[in-house]
Amino acid sequence: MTGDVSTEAPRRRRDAARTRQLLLDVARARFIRDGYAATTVRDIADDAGVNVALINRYFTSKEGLFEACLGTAVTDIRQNLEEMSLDEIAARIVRRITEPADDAHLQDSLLMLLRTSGDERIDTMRRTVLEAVSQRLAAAGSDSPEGSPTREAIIRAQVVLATAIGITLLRSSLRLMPLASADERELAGPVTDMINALLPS
Amino acid sequence: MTGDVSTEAPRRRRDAARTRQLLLDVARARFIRDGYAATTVRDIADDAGVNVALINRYFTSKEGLFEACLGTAVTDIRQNLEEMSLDEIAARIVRRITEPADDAHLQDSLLMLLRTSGDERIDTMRRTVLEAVSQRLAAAGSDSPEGSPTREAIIRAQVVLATAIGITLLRSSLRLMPLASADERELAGPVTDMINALLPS
DNA sequence: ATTATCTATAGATCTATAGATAATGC
DNA sequence: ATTATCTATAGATCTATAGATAATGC
Repeated sequence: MTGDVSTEAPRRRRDAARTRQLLLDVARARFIRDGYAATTVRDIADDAGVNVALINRYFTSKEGLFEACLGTAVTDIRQNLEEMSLDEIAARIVRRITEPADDAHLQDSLLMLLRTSGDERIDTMRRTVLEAVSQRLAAAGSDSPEGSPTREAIIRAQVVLATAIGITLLRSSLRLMPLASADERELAGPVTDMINALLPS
Repeated sequence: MTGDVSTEAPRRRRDAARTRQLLLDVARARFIRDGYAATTVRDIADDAGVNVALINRYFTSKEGLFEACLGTAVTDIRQNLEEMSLDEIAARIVRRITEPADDAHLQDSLLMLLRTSGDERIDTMRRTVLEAVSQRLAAAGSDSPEGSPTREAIIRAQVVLATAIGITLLRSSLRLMPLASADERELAGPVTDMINALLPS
């Protein structure tokens, strides 16, 4: 009966930064799963095990919290994009799409990007990121190394992006079988076939 | 100054069936655009130009209305599927995906299928339809005419479905350029390439 | 007379905030 | 003393329903 045997909450030390981050994490998960309108700030606070008022303290409003979540998603996607060696984009996409749901950070970011709070500015933000991603994708598949890709190349890249988003959606959100249960080995074939058909490397 | 010059609402004759259908139509549009939680019954009633109470009268509850909308979406998709001559599935998909946003009934139905009200039963409903669609799609691409398709064939069919959903999402909901502005002629190439790569016909 | 439509309102949330409490660091 | 966290509550919706009104069909 000494010390930490209890299954109760760890009762952490007071730490504003930590609590802020915790709110971000659980909010992100809620927004992804239930959408903006359907999740209440109380849901989020309860998930984090703190009082609702802290959301307004740290993020001003529910929408401020949403923007913060979207911000980390955008950063995530941008980073993944920068890290990509252009040659192995296809392989990366497969790996990212199929990586186990646990640490599926990029999937989450993609799904987060599909969520809307009804705010105009956020729509623009979302579009900007997706356009940047497809530009980059198109440039990777293009023959002209630095010249801006053709309209057709960008459209093809966006079809690839659409597939990535569609697969992620059907797997994680809708859990459509057998797609949702397919592992990396099973998905590699179809997805590389698709990418090869669309992006002339 | 005679007769119908006014720009006011036409002030239709009382007609329960017509009003019911009108509510279904505007609700469907709202649910697709804003999602279930974000649209209020008052929004819908205002769109239809009738009183809120009629929603409960004709559909019992907001969720009843949502289910009715989803029902028509499912019927739509099923019908489109039955009508399909197996040979021209690819061509049909292209045509359906790219058809102008105005009478884009199938697109709407696909998007409607992605919406959730948080109800468990509806999730099942959704999954059932999507599984039926991909079964059919897989059977169409399969060599064995009537034998049940292999797991791999179904996964490939679901990747095709994912692309259709992803493209529809990026075009109509997010309006991602230039994909959103691409016409049938521009999309035919990429999409048929993709389908040919995935469904061995 | 029937019934499509509307009025009025109850009851349940939900977000946001002002101010109280209590844990931390000096 | 500072500030992370909570209490209490205002004010704004939102869904649902009971019952009133008024347009239609016989």
